[in-house]
Amino acid sequence: MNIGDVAKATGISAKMIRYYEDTGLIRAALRTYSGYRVYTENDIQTLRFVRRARDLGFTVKQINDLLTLWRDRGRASADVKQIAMGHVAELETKMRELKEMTETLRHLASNCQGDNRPDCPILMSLGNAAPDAPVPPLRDRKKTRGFERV
Amino acid sequence: MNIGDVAKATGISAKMIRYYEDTGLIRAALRTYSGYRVYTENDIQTLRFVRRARDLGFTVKQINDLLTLWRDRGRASADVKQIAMGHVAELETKMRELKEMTETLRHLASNCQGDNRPDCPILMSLGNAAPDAPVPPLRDRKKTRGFERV
DNA sequence: GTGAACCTTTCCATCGTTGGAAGGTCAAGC
DNA sequence: GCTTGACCTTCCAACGATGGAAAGGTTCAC
Repeated sequence: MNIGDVAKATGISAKMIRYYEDTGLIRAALRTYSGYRVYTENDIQTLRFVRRARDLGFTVKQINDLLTLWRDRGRASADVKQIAMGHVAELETKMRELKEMTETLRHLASNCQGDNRPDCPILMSLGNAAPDAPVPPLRDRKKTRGFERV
Repeated sequence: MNIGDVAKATGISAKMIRYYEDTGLIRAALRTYSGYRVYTENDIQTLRFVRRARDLGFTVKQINDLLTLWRDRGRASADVKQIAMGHVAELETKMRELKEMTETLRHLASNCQGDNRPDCPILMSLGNAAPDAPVPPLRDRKKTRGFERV
């Protein structure tokens, strides 16, 4: 099978398959004399594994570790579980962050009229002062050293 | 104020301040004759705005739009609200995806013994077959054109 | 006048992915 | 045999946001 067929079969683009090979995530495919990559069913299994792990949000590094365990018949399932649960913890941290953001934004937006008028609590919250507020007189600013251009 | 002071005052690294200037998110700062960037209180207000928007997960593009509205006294709050709610929708999509991932993983992990034995539903789910499964005989595979190296 | 602490620009790297350019290969139709 | 189009190859660049290092200039306090 050529790389294009494999891409269709696995849902990973040919670009990415080459990239995964470059970065060592998957083994280099055999080549025809003319240089085309040739894939076996076994390679496709591996790529499907990669695809599913990717869909679960694992990083390439984690996928690498999982692949190693997958190939290791003497593995301990505890090792697999540890990677998975570590990843779950990461995902949940990310989720908490997103949740906080959405809650804040929803709260601000709920107080925004959303009409033709400029008043908006969202902008009020983002900036304390008007953006074009007059610059304070020079004596109130820390003196700059040297002269200003422009 | 020099860039370092501004970095401290706004919580944005000097690196990022220069980057925002390069990419046009913020206006180019004035310079002293020796080339140092000089910031006014007004600039700092803008950067604080950027910082808060960034903390809420807005992309630089969205922050750009928000800044434009912020500076526009004739804005309609509806435009601001639309950006915010669009962003909320994106965040919630992301959250749903993460939630699905964690649920899948938690489910798989809950069925994993996490002991010394190799059997693991997580790996089972990722790969349908054993990675080193024997390659099917040649006649079952699509014939490759040309000869194989290696 | 010297040293520390700043500042400047430029380049490189990250992560996962996509795109393009320039060129070689293959199969099919004529 | 020749052309065409679909495939393949490598290399190079970009995204977004950030960090880092190198190599050099500036400012300030002692």
